[in-house]
Amino acid sequence: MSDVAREAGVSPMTVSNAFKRPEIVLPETRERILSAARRLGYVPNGIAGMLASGRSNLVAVLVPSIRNSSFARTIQGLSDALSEHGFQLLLAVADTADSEFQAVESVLARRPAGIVLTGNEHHPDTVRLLRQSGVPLVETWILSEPILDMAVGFTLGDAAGEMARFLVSRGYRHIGFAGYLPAERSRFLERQRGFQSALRQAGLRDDLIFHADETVGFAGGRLAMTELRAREPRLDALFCVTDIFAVGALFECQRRGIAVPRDFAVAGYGDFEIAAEVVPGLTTVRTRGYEIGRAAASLVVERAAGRATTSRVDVGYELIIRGSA
Amino acid sequence: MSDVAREAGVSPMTVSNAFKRPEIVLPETRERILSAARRLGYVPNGIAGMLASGRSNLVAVLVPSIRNSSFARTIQGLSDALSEHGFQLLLAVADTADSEFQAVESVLARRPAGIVLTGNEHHPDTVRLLRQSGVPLVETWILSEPILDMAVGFTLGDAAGEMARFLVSRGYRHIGFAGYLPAERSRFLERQRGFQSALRQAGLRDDLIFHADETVGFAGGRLAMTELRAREPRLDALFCVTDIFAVGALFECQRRGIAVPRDFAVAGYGDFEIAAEVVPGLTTVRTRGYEIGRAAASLVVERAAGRATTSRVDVGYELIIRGSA
DNA sequence: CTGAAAGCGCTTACAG
DNA sequence: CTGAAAGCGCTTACAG
Repeated sequence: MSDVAREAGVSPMTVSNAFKRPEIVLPETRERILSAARRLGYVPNGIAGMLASGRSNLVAVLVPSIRNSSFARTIQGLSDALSEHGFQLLLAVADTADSEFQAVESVLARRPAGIVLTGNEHHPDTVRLLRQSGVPLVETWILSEPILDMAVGFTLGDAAGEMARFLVSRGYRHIGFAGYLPAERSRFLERQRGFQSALRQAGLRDDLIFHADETVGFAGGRLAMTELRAREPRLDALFCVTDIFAVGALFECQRRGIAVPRDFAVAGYGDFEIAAEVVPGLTTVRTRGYEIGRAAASLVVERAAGRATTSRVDVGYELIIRGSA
Repeated sequence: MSDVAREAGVSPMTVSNAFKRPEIVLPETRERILSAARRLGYVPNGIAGMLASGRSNLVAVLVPSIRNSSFARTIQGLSDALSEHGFQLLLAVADTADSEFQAVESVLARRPAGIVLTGNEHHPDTVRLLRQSGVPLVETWILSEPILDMAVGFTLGDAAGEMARFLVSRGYRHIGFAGYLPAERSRFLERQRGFQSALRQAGLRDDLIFHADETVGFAGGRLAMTELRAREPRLDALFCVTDIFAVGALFECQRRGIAVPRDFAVAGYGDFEIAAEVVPGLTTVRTRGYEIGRAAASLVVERAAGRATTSRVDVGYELIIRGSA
């Protein structure tokens, strides 16, 4: 910067002003500075700027996985919204309590303007670290307490309950559920509870539950069908916690020659791109991962700008009825 | 840090040493410092550290899209390898020349230890900026010149040619190609050229080419089938530049009642998870996106450590033969 | 509208 | 093994 100042014949702080507050610098001075900067190939050192100003234009996002379409959408939404506001995105993939703690620790060293987390279950040590940092926090994909600071999501259980009622309305009576492990995680459990209570209200069996590890993909649907049909031969529908399981279940029906939706219904969660393309089309809960990302970005940006904001955003969901149920 | 120093009764620089070079500090002094730090909830300010040391543990990655499984794998590989070395990942999604330039500019302000790019085609302005920054650069998913600095990938054309020869060997004679737009982009063109030259060598028609926008998903396969079958009713195979198109083509066959692989073959590129699950299983080129990410991370980390490294890494590919061809 | 001075929180030689 | 001093490249009040 001092090189630019010398080249333009002004002081360093006028150079700084020409970049940060152009309106307070005479147009001709500004022009001289900008052209000097261009000539020298000057790229401002943001590190120094942040240290001096105490402001940061970095937002960190912690996701359990990036391969999951839902989180990929959230990241895309964050990335789009943040770049519109001149913020950058620090990505940390952390799938265990330990790695989450480590990620938070190293992220905090960068003094980000905000941290976007997935879910509301974090190790007490992580929570302590997060809290005392004073950094704005957004938890995503969940809207139930405890919420650390701000949250963007929707009511997971409502969506699952609505889908269960829909399946019942279509005449299915032995409905299974394929969920994720660890089943106690609230992000997963809420869906299961919503499903079960809807079935109970309909006077139906609510214990046809199967759990697969989050690392399992399409195979989850196949495994669920095998196990649940063994437990209940009359099984006539399967609601999956993710479209991936659901599509896997559809493939399995195809292999076994089970007619969908006549003899068996499959419903998913997510409305990933494949849901509209698979044959038959997948009935599913459309979630708004992209909007979650954008909303989370907004909350952080608003907070960084010192503006008061809401701290809860419900992006909603939608039942999408296709051919599979 | 000065608080910690006071609390532990030492100077700030001993605190710094206790963290960065623990071996030169007396064990008992170190212990006193660490416990003081813990007591005060001290989190080192990495920003200040970077400014003072001129070293950065940040690596930026620029991808055209995060929804694409290939890039998601690369990012996962980068993330895993970088966190093992204490580096962090700055993610920028840029799908146009303009946004790439902007992303590079803002990334450079952070003085990263390296920048990982996708492909080898960048706007001249971007190249200039990149070059004069002196930051280590890794281009991924490509191994052909011009390469700015380092590259990790495999020979795209070889893989496509090999698949074309395989289809020919199975007896298919009117083989179409479904590629991405803009077709001139070398990352796309190399595959097409490899495919075409293999067909020509087999004495077959090489002009059954269809292009779809990169934003098109499964629909790409459907569109390719419709258009190419209109142009050549005897079309009996389709090689797709991505498994997504290929699976879309399989779904389309299912809808139209075309028997795969008896009457029609479909081959993909990527070996995404769905390739093994769809019915019939998809014959495809397995690429190593995760390894590309890990290798790119290694190159940057080695360079940051001042160690000499190779500047080209070929991670290879593999033909995976399943039921679709 | 422009500038001299202090300071952000570390690290880096260099002494002791 | 420990510390006083200078400096990384900016920004922030505060003068002029």
